[in-house]
Amino acid sequence: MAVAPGPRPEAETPRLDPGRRLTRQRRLVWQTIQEIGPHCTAEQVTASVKQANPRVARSTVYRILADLCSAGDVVVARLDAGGLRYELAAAEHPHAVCQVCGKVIHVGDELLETFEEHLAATVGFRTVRIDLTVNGVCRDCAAPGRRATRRQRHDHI
Amino acid sequence: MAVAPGPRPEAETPRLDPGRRLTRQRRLVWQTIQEIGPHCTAEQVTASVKQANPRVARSTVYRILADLCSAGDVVVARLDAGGLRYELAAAEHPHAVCQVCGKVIHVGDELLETFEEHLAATVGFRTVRIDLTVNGVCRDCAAPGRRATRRQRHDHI
DNA sequence: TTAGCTGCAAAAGGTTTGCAAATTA
DNA sequence: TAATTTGCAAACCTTTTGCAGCTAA
Repeated sequence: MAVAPGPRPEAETPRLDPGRRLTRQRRLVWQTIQEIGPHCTAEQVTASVKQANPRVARSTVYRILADLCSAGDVVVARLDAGGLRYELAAAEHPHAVCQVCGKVIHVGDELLETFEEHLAATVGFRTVRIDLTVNGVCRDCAAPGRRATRRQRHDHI
Repeated sequence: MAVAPGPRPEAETPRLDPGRRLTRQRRLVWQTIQEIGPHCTAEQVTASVKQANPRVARSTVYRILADLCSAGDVVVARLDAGGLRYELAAAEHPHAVCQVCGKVIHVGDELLETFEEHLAATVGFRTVRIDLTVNGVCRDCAAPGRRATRRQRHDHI
């Protein structure tokens, strides 16, 4: 398995693995991910792409997302039990997910480097990417008098 | 949504939410999770349970796992694109997943508290549980001359 | 006795795949 | 032109649900 190179700044066109072609659909998916922003689902991407061109198939979007990931331009996160979340590798960051309303908050990643160093030193593990999700309750939902507005499918987490 | 109480040391029988019954199946699933050890899939649990009693249904195992989670005895992790992983809350810890061979390594959680404090102070987020997965390459697979032996379904992660 | 649990079978939801036709380099 | 990509539809896999019969308290 090829371990993808590190993130790079946002670009006009996606990076391509050798022999790969830059098609209309690929360009469209790439733009869409930049527009929607971080932690979007495949479903969201597909919907936006179909607005621009209804003939693009869902499976095509999935295939392109997989390619973008393997090229290292996009990364996947598993925030909740719904679909996988995609984001530009350049925009990657830890997430905090509210268990009550489902809101996703971005959090800093200052502490992660320490973790990597620790792992390399103790078990010789080479870190490629750290996936950190904080589950809890956001300020709004913790406020007195507030009620839940959305429950997640796997609310037993 | 009920936010479950914190973990407790390994016990003979699972904790039950009020009004819940301790059935043969529940006891069996509970024992099985302790035997298999951390980050087991629902499928693994079901297979082991069926060895002891082939009549136990898959759906029953899922329902019991959900109950154990809601009681706070078991927690879920999303390590890879296969099924969810379950483990005793008492055994919870961050994971490092090797992208080449799929092996899971346990890592310490010394750094996580700092993260919680930071989040509470900056955005008022109350942390219930931190889900930390490190993706990378383990010492064995990084060794020169080694080849991949297993690819994950979503190997583009 | 009776609310809660189980087994079965079928549905749901997200993702992947096979294949012929279209398209890019 | 030749190899890659696409669109479509169907398959897949994990998890959930409906319901009638069973069972722990």
